[in-house]
Amino acid sequence: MSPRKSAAEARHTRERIIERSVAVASVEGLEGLTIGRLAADLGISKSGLLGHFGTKEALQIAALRRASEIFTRAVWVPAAGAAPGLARLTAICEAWVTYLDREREAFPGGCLFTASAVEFDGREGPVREAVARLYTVWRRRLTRDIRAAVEHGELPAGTDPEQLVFELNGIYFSLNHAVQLFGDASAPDRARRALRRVLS
Amino acid sequence: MSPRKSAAEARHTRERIIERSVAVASVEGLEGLTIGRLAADLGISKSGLLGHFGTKEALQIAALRRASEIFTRAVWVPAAGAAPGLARLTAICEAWVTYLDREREAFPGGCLFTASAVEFDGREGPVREAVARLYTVWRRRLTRDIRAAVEHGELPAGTDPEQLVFELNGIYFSLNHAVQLFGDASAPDRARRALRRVLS
DNA sequence: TTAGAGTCCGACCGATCGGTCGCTATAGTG
DNA sequence: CACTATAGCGACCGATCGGTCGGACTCTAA
Repeated sequence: MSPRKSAAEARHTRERIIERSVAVASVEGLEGLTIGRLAADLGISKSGLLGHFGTKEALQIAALRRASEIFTRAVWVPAAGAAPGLARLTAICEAWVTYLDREREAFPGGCLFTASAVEFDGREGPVREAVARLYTVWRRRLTRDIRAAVEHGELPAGTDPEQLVFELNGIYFSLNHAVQLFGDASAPDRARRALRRVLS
Repeated sequence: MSPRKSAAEARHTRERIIERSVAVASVEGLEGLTIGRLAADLGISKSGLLGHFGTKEALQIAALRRASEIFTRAVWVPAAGAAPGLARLTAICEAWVTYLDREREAFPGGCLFTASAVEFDGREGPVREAVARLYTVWRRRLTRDIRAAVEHGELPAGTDPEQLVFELNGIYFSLNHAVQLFGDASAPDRARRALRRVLS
């Protein structure tokens, strides 16, 4: 029936699976992914799908890693060229605010990080650890620029980087919440206002 | 085998089911509730359990309502006696910070509201609507005291209540995140520091 | 040209899912 | 005391879950 595929086509199949997994997981959660439905959506067999990953858990982690790449490409990369310190920090934050809108196609159900963090923060296992690792990397990136901004005198000398990261994260959780649960169109501006206060 | 129960005992059974559902859902999510496992945990039959609610969805909503009662009793009630305005607002916020610790028995997996909001913000249906309604009520309560505080001159005249609610919510999302995913013991103090800045 | 690796399918597995049904035994009501 | 309402059970339902297995096929490297 369906023709067998070359290695290049196989890679393409894998991409399709991950892409769809990210989209589904952003709505239903990583635990809400099911091999059967996913295979049916993509018009392939369950075993063909699972052959690419071996395990549902491996698929979840692959989806998580992909979400991380999307996030990085949308929020971190565009700002990476700016000068370390407050300039780059504000560039990151602005990209972060528009990120949800820009990646609506990849994340129809909202940011997969936020969702996964809440979904797995009460469990154990490799997925939870993967989520925690990704957040740690992200916090480190923010911390670095905050520290640079303090050294350059762009932020008050007494600034506690960890505290600032705590507050920044909160603003984005709240943004995600307002957008996803209430469709609040004024939320991005609220987030910007909150950012201005925190970064001054 | 097991004796049939009187109406009073039936009510007690219902309580046990809901109590356990809240605890499980705080870890596994409302969608992670399963009738079979729940029944086995409680030593009753699936049909006996489902007879109290009729539907898994009804059970989810019952658990959500119970979580709301717990939240209200822990955060709202203790502060209800304080003077409307900043006094009550700060009393609420302090209770809110200690709420997670105090209700660790009921919510072993963290605040069920935060979890449910993220879990259902990409879906449709009665559960999502119930979650949204609960958040709307909560925001209204906060907004009322913020407005009173502004009228009493306890907060700057230009304060936008909705903006302040946005930022308060963010602080608590971040608190929940830091506690649940990283077990960060300094998170409550970070939250208090952030609150002090926002409410001054 | 041929052997091996890799892709994918279809059939199948035991377990579990949410939910239904008929029934028994009791509690509460008149 | 008789009647009804109901709490709870056990058996069962079709659907779906994650996952396995053997084979058909194709591509690639030797």
